[in-house]
Amino acid sequence: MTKKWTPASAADGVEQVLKILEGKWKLVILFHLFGGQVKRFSELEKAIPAITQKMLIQQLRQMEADGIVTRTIYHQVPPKVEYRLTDWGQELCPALDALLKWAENQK
Amino acid sequence: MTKKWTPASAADGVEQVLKILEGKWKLVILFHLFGGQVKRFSELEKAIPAITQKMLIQQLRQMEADGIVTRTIYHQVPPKVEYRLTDWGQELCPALDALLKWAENQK
DNA sequence: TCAAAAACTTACTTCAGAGTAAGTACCCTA
DNA sequence: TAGGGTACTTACTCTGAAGTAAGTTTTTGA
Repeated sequence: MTKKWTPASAADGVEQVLKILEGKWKLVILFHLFGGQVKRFSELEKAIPAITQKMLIQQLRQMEADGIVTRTIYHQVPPKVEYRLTDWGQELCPALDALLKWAENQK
Repeated sequence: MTKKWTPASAADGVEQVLKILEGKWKLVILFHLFGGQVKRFSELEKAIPAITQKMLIQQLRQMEADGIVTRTIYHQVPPKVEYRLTDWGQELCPALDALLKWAENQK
């Protein structure tokens, strides 16, 4: 059974999703974690050289709050924190693929 | 044959798409035009009461520049301008549906 | 005892996108 | 000749996301 959408409610629904993806760095982070990859804070820093620590944390925290990323803290001598996608976060992959395919289809 | 994506290039590709959808009103306009609907400027104004004329034009012009909307001008006594989606614009619909379905799937 | 590594936090500035409000061009009708 | 409808422009202000740069905590090993 599919929901009934009005133009306004559909737009609103998509906008909720876009809010999760917005933010200059979320997509890059996302694609670094797709496929079940697990990364530490410092690994993400290295993988995305242009990002500042403030931005990296800010985006990760928002993604965590949105339920697409989980944080695992290891109480160690030099601290260690790992980030990975939630199951729901992983499922974003095909939806984003659909957007990429649409873009390739431009005439 | 599918393109090979790096985290950076995939993120960039999706970002190009998001740029097309961003802008506070583009989605609402989009959903008002999905399904082959044709609307005049004043009809869109009425359909989206909160939008200002400036914003409506601004967004429509950007969507036109992005190739998802076409403008048809009728040189009439009181001017008449119609907006409709391009074929490519229509094809966005299933991709946005994928996002909506993903959102519904939240646990 | 002092530096070093990792994961943050805090304070400040900058700028583009959005909002507000008003004005313009065109031609017809009364 | 004055007003009205349609589709725009223009000039200004405001706000929030992003950038810069520096500081904080914790414990170990030299």
